[in-house]
Amino acid sequence: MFSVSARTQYAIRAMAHLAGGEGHGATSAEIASAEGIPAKYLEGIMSRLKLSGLVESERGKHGGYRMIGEPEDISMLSIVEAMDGSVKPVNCVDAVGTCSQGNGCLPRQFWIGLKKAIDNYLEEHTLKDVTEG
Amino acid sequence: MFSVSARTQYAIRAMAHLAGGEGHGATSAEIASAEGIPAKYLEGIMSRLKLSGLVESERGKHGGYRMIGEPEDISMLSIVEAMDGSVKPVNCVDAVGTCSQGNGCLPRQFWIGLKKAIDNYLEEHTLKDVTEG
DNA sequence: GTATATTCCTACTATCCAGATAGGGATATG
DNA sequence: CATATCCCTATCTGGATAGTAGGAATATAC
Ligand code: FES
Ligand code: FES
Repeated sequence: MFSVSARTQYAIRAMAHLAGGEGHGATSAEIASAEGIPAKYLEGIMSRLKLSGLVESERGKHGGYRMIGEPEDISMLSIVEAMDGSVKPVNCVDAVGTCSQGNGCLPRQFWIGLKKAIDNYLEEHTLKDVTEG
Repeated sequence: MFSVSARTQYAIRAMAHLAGGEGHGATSAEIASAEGIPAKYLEGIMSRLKLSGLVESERGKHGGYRMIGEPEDISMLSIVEAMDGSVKPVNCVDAVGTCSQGNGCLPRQFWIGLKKAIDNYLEEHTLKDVTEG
């Protein structure tokens, strides 16, 4: 239950690899090889990381990816959301009025609370926590 | 991300229905009809709830299901686990030694922390919270 | 003891999606 | 021009989830 996608786990490893490399940079192929991630699959992951503003890229020879900012400033939540979107236990957490009970719907309050508990934990922890402790 | 299965949501509605009924009891067909849950699908759900010790059952005429205990004593975690097993963000949370880093593996510590955050929230909340507030 | 209402069991189908692959286009270097 | 890289789109596949089908076991009622 509540298992994390392989994509997210790959993304964390990729970011950790960037954090460890000099200048916080590396090519997609390098990361794939070093971390044992399917190269073509990783390309899509790096693309998402870029869309979310976690890395920047340069094409052509001597191109590659570089982390934006420092590991201690990159929350795990930002990585998770970059891969699979925001935490949403049930659809109605951000769609008020879908059920008859309106805003006072107790199950909805319960799920929103769960979302917050998860979001808080992920927001409190950064890339640094999973690389250096 | 981290979406809850329809099965779990059905199970909560079913338990809430039992909690509301007199003697905390009802038949599967009653619940299905009242809550708008596919009848045959619900049968499997009730079976799981029974296996987990959350309800008891009686067959034959005048049979049905009855909640064991009171709503305030039934944690949401117990319902979630009855449906989809224990919270396990990644496989290695309960399988130490799968990765090279052994027990000090930082990502593992991170995921275990997430599991605990989720478990705590779900354990703290009971069926009563989603029915009466 | 037959009809009926229920839980219980096994198997099947359909649909979706994560994971992965394939092929090539765009762009920068040299 | 040759090469290395990021980038885009399409496709395949396995497994899981949601739901269906049919009936066996069991308890009650008349
Ligand atoms: S708003 Fe989702 S159950 Fe009421
Ligand atoms: S034990 Fe899971 S990543 Fe190390």
